[in-house]
Formats: sequence, structure tokens, C-alpha cells
Amino acid sequence: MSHAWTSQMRKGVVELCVLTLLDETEHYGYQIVQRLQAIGPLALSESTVYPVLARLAGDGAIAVRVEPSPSGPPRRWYRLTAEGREQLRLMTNDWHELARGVTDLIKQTRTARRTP
Amino acid sequence: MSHAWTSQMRKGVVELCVLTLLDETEHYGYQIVQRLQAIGPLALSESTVYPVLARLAGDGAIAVRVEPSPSGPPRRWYRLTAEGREQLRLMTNDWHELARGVTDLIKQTRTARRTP
DNA sequence: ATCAGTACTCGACAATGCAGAGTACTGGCT
DNA sequence: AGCCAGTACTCTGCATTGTCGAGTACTGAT
Repeated sequence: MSHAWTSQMRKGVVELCVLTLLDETEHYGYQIVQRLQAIGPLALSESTVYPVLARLAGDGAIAVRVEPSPSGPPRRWYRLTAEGREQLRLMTNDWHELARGVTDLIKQTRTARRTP
Repeated sequence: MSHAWTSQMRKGVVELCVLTLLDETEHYGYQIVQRLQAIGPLALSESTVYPVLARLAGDGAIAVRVEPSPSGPPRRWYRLTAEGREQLRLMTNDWHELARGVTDLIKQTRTARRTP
């Protein structure tokens, strides 16, 4: 298993990743799970992704279109709405700020420790 | 206010930041709050930081030392234990992996969208 | 008939950040 | 003395969210 804290670090980030993938092109849920699992540190299961999709759809950030699948139950294709695209923009900004804040803090304290 | 998702993005990261600061040098709780509030995207309140310190101390990642304050109630100075230093190392690794994973994903989808 | 792969659903749980209120100590202002 | 701001920490309760585990349904291969 991963460490216990990795699942906490993912919080909030999952939503960002889903929106990001949908910004690229239309996706269905299972496909999103596959793509995120291909990224090691973002490997997450269906029970994580599907609720996110449901909530984003409820919020109007993404829209659904059902299409029969060649192998299995019908697929639910999701795409970004204008609202969702705007949310993605804001979230991406926040993500970059946060990531930079944390990474900088780590760097700063490292150099601070090296020169006491 | 910040957006609703920023507080979710912080999950797990707060613990990392606290450990990082303590890796630099000994700190007391209020001081940690002040320093993190100075970093815009990491601005968080006492009710966030103190529970984290309590839990880390309970886990043995940090050790406490009480000292009277020149202005106010006694300060609780925290410092990293060997255990805590190891945890910090692992968390930092995980953080960098996650951050790189997300940032790369954003970049990839951007270029993918540019060349359809 | 059985099994693997696909695609989605659901209930219950645990961790964590956060708002809000409260306590206690010091020192400055009136 | 009385009051307020700043310091330093505590506590209750809440909402959000990722995750485990199990379940359903459809297709095609063995």
C-alpha cells in the first residue's frame, strides 16, 4: 500500500485532474480511471472517480451523453461546460499557487538549515 | 473568502508544511501559524495547526518542551524526532511525485488540446 | 457454463481542514 | 481600576472527500 497521507494529499486534486482530462477531450468514467491509474501517484479507483463525476455533473460543470458500448454497459461521456471550463481555470491557478508555495517552503527551509 | 476547493487541496499538505518548518528549527505553535499565514496560499488558522501538532506529537514525530512566554501563556516548543525526520523525508518524496504528476498532466492536456 | 474484461453503482467509514467560541496571560491606554 | 489588543493555546462540531468492499449488468472468449 501507499502511505496513509498520500490519499489525503490527493484531496481536491482529483477534481482538478478530472476537469483537466475533460478539457482535453470528451471522456467516459472508466476511461478516466484508466488514464489516471497510468499516472503512478494519481492511481485511484472507480469509487473515487465516479462520485466526483456525479458531483461535477450536479454542479453543472460537466455535461453527460449516454452511448451504447461495444463491450459492456452503456458509456457515459462527459464534457466540460462553459462553467466547468471557468472552474478549471480558477482551480488550476490555485493549484499552481499552492504547489509553488509548498515547494518553495521546502527549498527555503533546506537552505536555511544548511546555513545556521 | 478563498474558493471552497482550496481547503481540500491543503489536506495532507498542512502536515508536510509543519514538519518542514520544524526541520528548519524549533518552533512553537503560534509561530508556525504566523509563518504559514505569511505564505498566501497556505494561510490557515490556529484551529488547523494545533490539532496537527497534537497528532504529530502523539505519533512521536515531534517532541514538546514548554517554556514561559514574555507576553502571554507558556509556549510549547516542538522539534523533530528521528522518526519525524524520516516521515518528512517520505512525505516530501510523495509530495514531489504528486505535484509533478499533476503539473505534467496539466501541461500534457494543454499541448494535446492545441494540436487536435 | 464459466470466466475475464468492461462500465457503473452504492453503503459505510475515516481523516482532515475549518469556523466559532472560549480560556489565560501580559502590557498599554485612559 | 477598567478596558482592549496581542499573544498562545484549547475545544466542540461540522462538511467534504477519498477509499474499501461488494454488487450489478453487459459482451465475448474458453
